Amino acid sequence: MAPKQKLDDRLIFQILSTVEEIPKGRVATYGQIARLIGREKNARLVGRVLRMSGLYGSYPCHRVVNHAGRLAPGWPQQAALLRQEGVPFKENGSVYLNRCQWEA
DNA sequence: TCCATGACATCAA
DNA sequence: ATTGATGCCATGG
Repeated sequence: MAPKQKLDDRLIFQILSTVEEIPKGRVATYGQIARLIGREKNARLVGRVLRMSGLYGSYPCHRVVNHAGRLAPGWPQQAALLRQEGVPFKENGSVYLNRCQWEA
């Protein structure tokens, strides 16, 4: 039947499934996830989906940061969650991607 | 329909 | 390393 998919439902499923596989103590970037689901250019959509991820269930969305290791704005709790998992932080509040980035 | 915004990424200077 | 410009896609006014 028609490939007239809703775009999101499938995207959401793929994104959340991927995020769910990020091991504890590691982090992934939006671009990395976008690439894993075959949409390298759609990194922003990953963020849009993660923002509502709470409405779909409990996912480790705190393990997703941007390519600079910077955390989500308006969500100071994220840092605490990551520290709790042993993720190394810089003084400026970013994480050391080179030390804790998830290798798919 | 057009324009502005956004939990982003990549490149040039 | 930092800043500014550009690309991408979906959403909201």
